[in-house]
Amino acid sequence: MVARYELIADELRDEILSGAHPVGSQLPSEAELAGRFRAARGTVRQAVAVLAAEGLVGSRQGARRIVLGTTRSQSFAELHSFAQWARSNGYRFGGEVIGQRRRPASGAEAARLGSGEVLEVLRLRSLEGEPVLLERTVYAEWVAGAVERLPADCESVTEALYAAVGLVFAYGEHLIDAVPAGAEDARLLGVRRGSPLLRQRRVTTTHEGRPVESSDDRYRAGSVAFSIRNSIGANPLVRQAGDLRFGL
Amino acid sequence: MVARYELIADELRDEILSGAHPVGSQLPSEAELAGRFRAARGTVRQAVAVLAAEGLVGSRQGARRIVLGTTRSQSFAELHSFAQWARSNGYRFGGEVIGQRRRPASGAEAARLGSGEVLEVLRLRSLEGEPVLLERTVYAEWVAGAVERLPADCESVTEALYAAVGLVFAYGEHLIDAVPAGAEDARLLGVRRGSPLLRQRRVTTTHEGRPVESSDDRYRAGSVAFSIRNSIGANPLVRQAGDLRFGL
DNA sequence: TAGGGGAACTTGTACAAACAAGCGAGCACC
DNA sequence: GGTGCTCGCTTGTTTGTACAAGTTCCCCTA
Repeated sequence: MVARYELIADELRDEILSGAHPVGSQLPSEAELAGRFRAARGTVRQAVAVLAAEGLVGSRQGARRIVLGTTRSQSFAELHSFAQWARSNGYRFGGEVIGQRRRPASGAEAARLGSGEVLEVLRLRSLEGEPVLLERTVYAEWVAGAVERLPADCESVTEALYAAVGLVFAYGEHLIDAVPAGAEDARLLGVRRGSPLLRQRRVTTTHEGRPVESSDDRYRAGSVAFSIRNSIGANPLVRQAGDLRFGL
Repeated sequence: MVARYELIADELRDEILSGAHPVGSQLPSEAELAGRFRAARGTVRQAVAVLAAEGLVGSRQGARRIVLGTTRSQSFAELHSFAQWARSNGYRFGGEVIGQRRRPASGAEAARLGSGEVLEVLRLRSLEGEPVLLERTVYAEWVAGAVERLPADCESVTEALYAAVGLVFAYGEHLIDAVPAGAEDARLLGVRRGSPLLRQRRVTTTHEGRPVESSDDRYRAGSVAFSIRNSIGANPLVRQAGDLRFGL
């Protein structure tokens, strides 16, 4: 059962992406939309709130909503899963496990994952045939077994874990910065030591807030960028000084 | 006039940050909160939606909301304005204009800013006495005059432009990646050529969707990181392949 | 012609009510 | 003892109404 406001949001989004509402133009008023879709104004408001969250439209009290852009911010899955992102954008991609081992958790890891022993996995991912991403992921003990049973060339770990044990990655915290490539980074990604890498460190949890994994992902410079669209009053991205929280 | 749901959100946020609702615990149900605050359930829902957008709590149908963390994602202003971010985090900071000049817009700039002539400004920003950020900003013609009238050591361009001409930066699109330092970057930031920099390119517009500026900001590695907390179904950050859109 | 006032329009906030859908605990049955 | 089911609780969706607050634009006046 899909919600009504989702359907309305889908239709309006299609209209924006197709150019029926060009960038900079005004959207119809809530009252007009309510009439057109035969829905209550509250339902229409929920629909346009979806579009606002995607960065497609902006609004301010008293004035009609305006179209801000046509590039849609996409799903959590695409930020979380390299495979889902690459696939939904039509890229050729691959990946393989370079190494994995169980070991005792460090103090910081134990605090982040709530787990005494962890499974550390090193994965190399490629895009359009080029190696672009090196993932150093640490899994909590309670998922380690399921991860170990995955094939080494598993395309999407996220999807495989969902299929195998019903595990859903629901929340994530991400820290993005730039670091020089170390010796191992350089060798596996095919760049010079010290060259720039885009680093994304993250901790992911289940619906219940239970930590699943902590990861240090490094992208070759020029291969991938993160994009965000924000507006006054609502945005989730923040600067942070230095290397405070993850304490690596 | 502050909205009721904002007040409720503030109170709940304080309770979370103070530890009254520890990470991983359940929030009271909407019905309980509605009773406690003598508000309708819809109003309470708006309040917790604020907290969810800040990444503090998560929710799923049928189960009580849970507390996810205590670090709050903050305002648009803090992402947009280095000064406002630094100040609200209690850092010492400074900045000065290294150079500025008017010139014809390039094709890409004309498309982004809708302006034939532009004002290019090079600013160096420091944090805790260290140079950390080099801003190369291109302003649309219609704000160029106001920007030129600002003092060279202006602390916050955003605030100064609001005070001077009532200009409000309302929407922004940001692209984040890593690049090697060029000769000028290296000299001004005090790092070696080719060392990693965290780059944030952005285009900012007014409430009406009118482009104001386009900027290429480069942070010294290790000085600043971007942080995001997201959840399934709602997040605005996206990966992008290569250097497609900004075409620099 | 320039400016002020105001009316109409539009989005934001708040309340109330009802039903749908998912979760979790406890109970009965095998 | 374990399995499955039901029931109550909780969040999600939708409608309707009313008023508040900000914007836009026209008209009237000086």
